[in-house]
Amino acid sequence: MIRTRIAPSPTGKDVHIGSVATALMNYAWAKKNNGKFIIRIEDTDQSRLVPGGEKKMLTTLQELGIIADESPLVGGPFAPYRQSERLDIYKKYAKELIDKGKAYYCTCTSERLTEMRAKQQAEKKVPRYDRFCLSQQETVKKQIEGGMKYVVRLLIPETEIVFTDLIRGEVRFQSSNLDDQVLLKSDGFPTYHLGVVVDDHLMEITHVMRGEEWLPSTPKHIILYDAFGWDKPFFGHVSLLRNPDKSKLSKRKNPVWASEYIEKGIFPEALLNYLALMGWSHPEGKDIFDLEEYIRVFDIKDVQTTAPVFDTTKLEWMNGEYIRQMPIGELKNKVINYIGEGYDEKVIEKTIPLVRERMKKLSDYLPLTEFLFKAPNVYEIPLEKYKETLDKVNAKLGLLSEFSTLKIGEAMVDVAKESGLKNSEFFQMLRVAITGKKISPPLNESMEILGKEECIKRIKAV
RNA sequence: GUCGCUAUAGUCUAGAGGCCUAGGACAACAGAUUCUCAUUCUGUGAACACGGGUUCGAAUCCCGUUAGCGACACCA
Repeated sequence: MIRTRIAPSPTGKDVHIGSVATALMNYAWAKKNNGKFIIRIEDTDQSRLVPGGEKKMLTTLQELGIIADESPLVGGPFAPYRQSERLDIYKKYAKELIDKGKAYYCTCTSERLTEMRAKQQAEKKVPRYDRFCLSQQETVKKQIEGGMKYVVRLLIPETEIVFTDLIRGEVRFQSSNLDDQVLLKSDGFPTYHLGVVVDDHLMEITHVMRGEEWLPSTPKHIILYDAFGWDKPFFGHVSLLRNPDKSKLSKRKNPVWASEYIEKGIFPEALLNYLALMGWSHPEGKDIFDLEEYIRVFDIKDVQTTAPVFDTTKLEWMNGEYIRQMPIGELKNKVINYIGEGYDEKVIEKTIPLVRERMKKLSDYLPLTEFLFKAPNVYEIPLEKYKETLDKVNAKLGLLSEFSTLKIGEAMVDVAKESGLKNSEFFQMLRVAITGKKISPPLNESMEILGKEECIKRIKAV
């Protein structure tokens, strides 16, 4: 059975948009193959933990519709799914490696390591652990028995590592470029490298699809799998999302937390749809499609290797498409949900058809319709010189027995004619009198929604 | 610096040797519709990083250069 996973670290306040992209791909690949999608929390760096980050990231993923079959939230056959709760497991496997001669203890202080690296750098060498402790393991073991802090290091063998990346094809590394990686830290926590390999193996992960930043550590992982004598999963490395200036997507230049997009009124479906198109394209060239369709047509082999720029303009366009395709009732509910209490639901219902082709995201609703809930107190153009015409407007409005879009329209065209103003000037003036703004949803419809009395009142107030 | 990944318009991409005088989408611009804006429709400009090979033929294969990105921690 195919089992995929994402293994995020709760070191931010929410799930990173790039993690959502890889999560989506992993999720789709599992679902497509009737497999399982797992979320495992890699919280092994105690110093970088952000309080509440894990919970937020888990709930956001759920809101987006990426539902894990196994996770810290729902549990599963390989629980626990949080690395901080699996410490004994890593210790056991680290010990196994030592016994096999594939790893060794190291008691070097950080001072010595820093000094060593500085020296190596001064000599223009690649900084790498000098295996000082390897040469005297017996002494080191005695130090440890005496209570000295220690780490466990992987003994990198002299070899060439070749593997076939699902997305990039064959990749080669010389192990001589690799450092004797720390596997178990002195605080008893594993490093990422030990943690992923042990857990991916134990949790029977078949496809490891993760960000490109992990490509250079994959050889270390392969060495670890071989040291344990375990079967390796397939590896696939997806390109990192970029800022418009091509640098790695960062919160300084873009919102990076998934919930920030939801808070702006981007739909989860639209966000996923857009993310799916980063580094992949629909076989029929479609731009708009839902999760179900994505799962159906997605294939790892179609994933592209170039790193895409995350373009919020196109995301917003896409969200606008979702808004325009959505049934009125559904959009109404989403708007109500988004803007919260304090607005007349009947008015909202009437405005939806007026504004939905003007909205790109839910946060556009209120600025567009504010005037329906509150009379304007500033006018974008001065209206003094139109007082007389406006009186005529009011007189005419007062005569209308049926206050409908159609009747209002007819009446206003009449007044425009009588006033001698050009239609464009007349309607702009009237628009500003009613809404305060030069740009607004259709005027006659808006006036109908406001009602006769309110319109007359607003015109008088000018 | 070392190792690795990548390279089609401003952006996302199609393209797996002849179907490419390079296709689609967003954005831009122009026009039509319209009392504004938006929607919708029509149209325009815009790209194979560079240099060498291989081949009858290269955006597509190979090599090099350049550029961008990533990794070189007791962070993930």
